[in-house]
Amino acid sequence: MSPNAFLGEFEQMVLLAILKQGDRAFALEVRREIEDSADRSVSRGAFYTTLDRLERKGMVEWSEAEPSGRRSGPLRRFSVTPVGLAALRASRRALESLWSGVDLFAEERP
Amino acid sequence: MSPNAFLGEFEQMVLLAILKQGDRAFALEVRREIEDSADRSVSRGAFYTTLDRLERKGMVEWSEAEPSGRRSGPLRRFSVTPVGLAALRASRRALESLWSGVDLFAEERP
DNA sequence: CACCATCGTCTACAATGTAGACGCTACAGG
DNA sequence: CCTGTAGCGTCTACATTGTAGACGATGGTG
Repeated sequence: MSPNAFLGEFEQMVLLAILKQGDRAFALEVRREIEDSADRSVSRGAFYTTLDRLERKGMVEWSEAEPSGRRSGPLRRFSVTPVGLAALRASRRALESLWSGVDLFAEERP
Repeated sequence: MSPNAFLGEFEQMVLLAILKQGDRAFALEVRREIEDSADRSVSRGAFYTTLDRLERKGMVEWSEAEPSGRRSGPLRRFSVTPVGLAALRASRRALESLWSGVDLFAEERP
């Protein structure tokens, strides 16, 4: 709604993972990136649902890529839009501002 | 459910804000910290609901503090538990790993 | 041709985010 | 004393986001 609507954590991860893949990423690559970084599994449902919602908000877009000899049907390549980039920056700024001054590892004494 | 359940973004902010306030924080201070850092308003409802859920997950705890001459009734002081600290660290690690290598400001050309 | 694998869609439900109405206690003014 | 005002926390209700798994389509393989 508002221009600075916040991103959910998983939305952030998806956006970031696309960016890391070079901004013309294949689904499998993106999914893998998230799983590696966050060390957890990402179901297809969770992944595509989030992508759809991000698209409806104008933060990602995609294009079909002909499989050209590959297996299966339509392959997509995903990109983050300027709107998505802006949202990412806003989220990061907010969290970083809170993180600054907090030394999480200093508290590590049970 | 799983030991490394992820925190929502707002939950993260609340936890971090308590920590920043010195781990024995008053509600008003915490709320203010978030509003300042994230540059948005935080309603009482949103705030306390999140605190309750965090408590149910064992990530924050609180104690009453006598107002001793102050106004109003029971005042609470909030602290983040070791469980909360661990969750914070996990979230941070995941996001940071995704952020690394992505230069958000380099993409800033419309 | 039957069968398997991969990619994306859809449905459904759980968890989180958020607002605002309520109720209580204390203090200020009349 | 009674009433108004204000701060703190509770509760209800609903919107948004997170997540899984069933389903369907397409192309390759034996």
